[in-house]
Amino acid sequence: MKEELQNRLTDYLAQRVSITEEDKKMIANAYQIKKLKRKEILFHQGEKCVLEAFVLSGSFRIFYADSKGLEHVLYFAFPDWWVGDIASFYTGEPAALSAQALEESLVLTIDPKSKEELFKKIPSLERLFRIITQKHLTVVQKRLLLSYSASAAERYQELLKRSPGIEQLVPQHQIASYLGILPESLSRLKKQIR
Amino acid sequence: MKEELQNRLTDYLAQRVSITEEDKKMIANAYQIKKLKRKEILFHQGEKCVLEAFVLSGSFRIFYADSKGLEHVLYFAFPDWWVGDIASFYTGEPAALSAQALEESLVLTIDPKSKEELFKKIPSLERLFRIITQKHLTVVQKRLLLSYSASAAERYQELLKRSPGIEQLVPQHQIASYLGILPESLSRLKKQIR
DNA sequence: CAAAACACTTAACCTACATCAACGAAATTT
DNA sequence: AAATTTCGTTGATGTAGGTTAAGTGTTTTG
Repeated sequence: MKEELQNRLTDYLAQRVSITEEDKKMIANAYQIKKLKRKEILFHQGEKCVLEAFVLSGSFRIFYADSKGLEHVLYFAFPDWWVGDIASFYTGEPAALSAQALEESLVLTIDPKSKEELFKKIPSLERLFRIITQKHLTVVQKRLLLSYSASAAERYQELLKRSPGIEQLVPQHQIASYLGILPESLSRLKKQIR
Repeated sequence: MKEELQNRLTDYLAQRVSITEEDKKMIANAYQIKKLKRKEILFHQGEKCVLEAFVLSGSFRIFYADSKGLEHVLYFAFPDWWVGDIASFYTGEPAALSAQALEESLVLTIDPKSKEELFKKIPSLERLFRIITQKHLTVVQKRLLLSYSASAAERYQELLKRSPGIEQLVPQHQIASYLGILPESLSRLKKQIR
């Protein structure tokens, strides 16, 4: 059972980069299985984020609480996605973000030291994470530019196009938060589209 | 002269990661010096971006033109910064961004194949670029969240705090574009702050 | 299964920023 | 140094989305 779950990760990695059976064992040993209940917090804004998680099942919202306490969703994470606060994970500074399970979820987690060791032992892993990070960067850059150039309605349509089915997975007020608007505004906006 | 400029890059790299004299020669050979006049374009939205540039002197705006032709500044680049369209550089797809010199500028450029070769020969370089990309990602994430949670006035103050002196380097309407507002709005906003 | 918490909608009103237009001052180009 | 383009400011007016409040339906929890 436990092995089966860790195979999910090593399979994911093996599909993207060539790794030996030896590597797979090291990777499996470095990651811990963690189960979260609905609404449980994986890491908390303001505290050190000492884990990076690979989602096996379930879903998460990764969000930021502003100075007025309002929460803004940075992204949602589903199976095969990575969840973490990079800056905190690598530098030890307090996390700027929190992550919460939207439903009962299963993840594999690793701590910073173990990850450094993996990178040293398996250079192609470092390569893979460079590429993953680059992809994340281009996605966030596009969203930043869209937030400047497109209306909330356009960003909503964009989201539906890019993530069809998201409406079945995530409550509507979380989608509003992801779009950077209030639930009331999304509700109005949907009425106008109809 | 040419060597002196390439030392600027190898010094920058050597300060962040350990590289041999041998490595330095390979790196110097992989990069080309390029001089740009004021307003000259380094790469163009819609075309392949086949270069990544290290800024030696001068400054750049990296921007996106939306469907109405309005331009939005993603970031400014100054000496020791990197300029490029990552997605286009690594995948060959059309660039989502353009880069333009704001004044007479000097850069070192590399093409995708040469960079791949450098990564293969010098693994610690790949590590460095993973870390640089992570830093960029956290900066852009923060800006996306700020665009949701803070007013234009707050974002302006944030920019001044993070990049003091930017007002002397970049015309005000470019700063407005970076903040995601019109020049008229920035002008009014500054009046109110006084 | 009842009570409580949460999710979605609608409406009236408000505000930050966009839009359109005009003007003078700098900075570039010829 | 004249001509031209670019830059910053101000004013009048428009609008997307925020705010507040209320009502209903739906989940979750005890």
